[in-house]
Amino acid sequence: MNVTLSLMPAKTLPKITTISEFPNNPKTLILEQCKTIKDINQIHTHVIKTGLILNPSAVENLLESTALVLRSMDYALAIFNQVQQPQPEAYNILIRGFNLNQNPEKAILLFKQMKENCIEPDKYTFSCILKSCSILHGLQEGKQIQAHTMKSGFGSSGFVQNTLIHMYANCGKIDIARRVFDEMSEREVITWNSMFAGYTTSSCWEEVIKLFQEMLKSDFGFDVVTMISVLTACGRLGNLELGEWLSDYIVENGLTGNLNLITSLIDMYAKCGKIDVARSLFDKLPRRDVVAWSAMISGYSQASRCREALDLFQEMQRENIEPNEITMVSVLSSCAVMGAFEIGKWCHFFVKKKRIKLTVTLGTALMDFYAKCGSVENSLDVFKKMPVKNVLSWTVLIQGLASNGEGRKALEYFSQMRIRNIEPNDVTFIGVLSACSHAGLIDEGREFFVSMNRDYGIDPRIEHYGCMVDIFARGGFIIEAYQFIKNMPMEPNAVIWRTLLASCKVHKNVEMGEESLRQLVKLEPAHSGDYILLSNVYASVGRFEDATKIRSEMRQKGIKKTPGCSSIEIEGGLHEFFAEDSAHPKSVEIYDAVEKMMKRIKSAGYVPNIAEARLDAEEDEKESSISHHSEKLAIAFGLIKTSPGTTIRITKNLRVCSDCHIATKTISKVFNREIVVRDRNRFHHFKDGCCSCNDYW
DNA sequence: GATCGAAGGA
Repeated sequence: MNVTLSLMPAKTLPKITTISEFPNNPKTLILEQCKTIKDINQIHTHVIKTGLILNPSAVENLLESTALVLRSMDYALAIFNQVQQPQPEAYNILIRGFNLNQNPEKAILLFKQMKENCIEPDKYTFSCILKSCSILHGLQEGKQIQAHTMKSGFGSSGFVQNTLIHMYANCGKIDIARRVFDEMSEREVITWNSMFAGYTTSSCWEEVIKLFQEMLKSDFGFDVVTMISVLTACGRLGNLELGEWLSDYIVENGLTGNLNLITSLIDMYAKCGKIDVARSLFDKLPRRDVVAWSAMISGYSQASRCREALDLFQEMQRENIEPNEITMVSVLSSCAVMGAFEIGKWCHFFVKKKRIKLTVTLGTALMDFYAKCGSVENSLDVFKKMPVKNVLSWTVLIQGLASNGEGRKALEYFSQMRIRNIEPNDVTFIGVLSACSHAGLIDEGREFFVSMNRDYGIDPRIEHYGCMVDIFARGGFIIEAYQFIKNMPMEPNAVIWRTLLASCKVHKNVEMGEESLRQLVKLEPAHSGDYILLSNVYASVGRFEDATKIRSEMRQKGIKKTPGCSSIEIEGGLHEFFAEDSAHPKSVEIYDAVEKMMKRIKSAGYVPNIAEARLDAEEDEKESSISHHSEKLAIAFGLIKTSPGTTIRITKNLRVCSDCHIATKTISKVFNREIVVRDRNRFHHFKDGCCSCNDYW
């Protein structure tokens, strides 16, 4: 047979001149040259015309190109259906193709069809079909296949057992996976790697390390895949020692050219707190894919170096690397922490524009971002649009509603969550309890606290006790809160006492305030905020002398206020200010803008009640001469007391609104709509007072 | 042909 391939376009298949070459080296030729269905179609026509359709190897190569390279399962099935007696190899290719195309159900159907047609599966078939079960999380199906492998005599095949480990681990049965591993008489590196992968999917990081040590002891050589698994575990556990050992191994063995390996190394260093080492590795990479960028960005984000995370994201875009949903999760999480509302909104727009898949994780990150920036409506909107939601999404929603002053609505969603059979976890209850606290629902709070253990088997942690103290104290039941602390099964920490102390100011309870500070001094003697809080308790009942005394006591003890860092976002630009920092290029501009705004607000006939704020401001000016403008502005507004980590967001609308005839509306509405103040991780909305912290202005 | 990398909430 010596037929010229006249149907082949010369540019796609330049090397093929005669069909006689085709069966000899079909794989490389077809796999490498076929770029489109049209190419396949041409070869397919020839295979039929020339009778090669009867040649199993030619058909298999054609199927491989169609199902595995071009991933066109419809076309692959069409070819397959023309074959009169398909061999197991042909079935295997189709099964693999269905797995690759995330269609394991069809793979299983094909396997059944194979049995009906009395075609005996081989070890590869079992391996492929176990993978289908693994993707489907079909434990029962997997077990049936395992029984089948035993009967067919393939039970001891390495291929089968490796996938079996993977299948059991993916179905959450890590113990059975380990049993398969332990019972294997001969292990290969892949076997060990399958077990590492199993532990990785189950987040059993310690087990990865233990198994790796076993591997080293048994003098078994490891490979790049092993190192990637172990490095991931080192990152999760903060095991820098082993991580560095592997790092040295990689350098000594000249493996630094492997991008995947170095990406794991970057991730490990970042998670172990060596973010700058991670960065220098990242900078040295000759080529960076989206995973490498994402690893570095998430490294900064998790190290709370959010500014650098956002800067790197910008750089990534300049390099024209397309971010994926995972990149966006880290970027949005950084925006949430920084309160970078405009940047985060842009990210949301970007996600929609690029049709980046709204996964549960991405959706939840978006929700969290909106909630933390005070835009709970947008957070809810994202939640409603999410195709898949999990306990984390519901928790973020409840938490977001609660911290934005919508406690009752948060509890309604908690009921919804229960109706839909989503099992709440310990963190969900923190949201639920803080919702009760914000809504002033003391009895409900008490009931939820009991219920979390009684009905859900969740032991309350110190954070849950803290929420209860907050519920009692905020509701004005200071004594009950104190009794509750005294009856706690664990030692109260500073946060608990601080919660009580903060409420003492609102409810003007000097005695409990003093007791709280006594306890606080034992736990954290140098925490400046606690002294300020007690001083405010005194001031709240008019004992200004005592207030001053506390502050001078603080000075005598040499306790300094933490330098404040604030940020202002104006039209998408984020400006950070530290105490004593007057050098920010935008500071004068911002100050001027807000001055003007103040004038307009005043000329609209509104005089803010800033007496208390002014008192504090003068105190602070004397004590630590805080000079950064953002905090001054906040003080001027009477919105907040100076405290580190404050974000004041001045949106574009605020300026517009002072110009756009909104002056007829009450100024509190303008404030409510336009100004949101974030103090650390708590959001403050100002209606008549702040619904988060009971502060009135 | 079986194994591997980055990810959200308090």
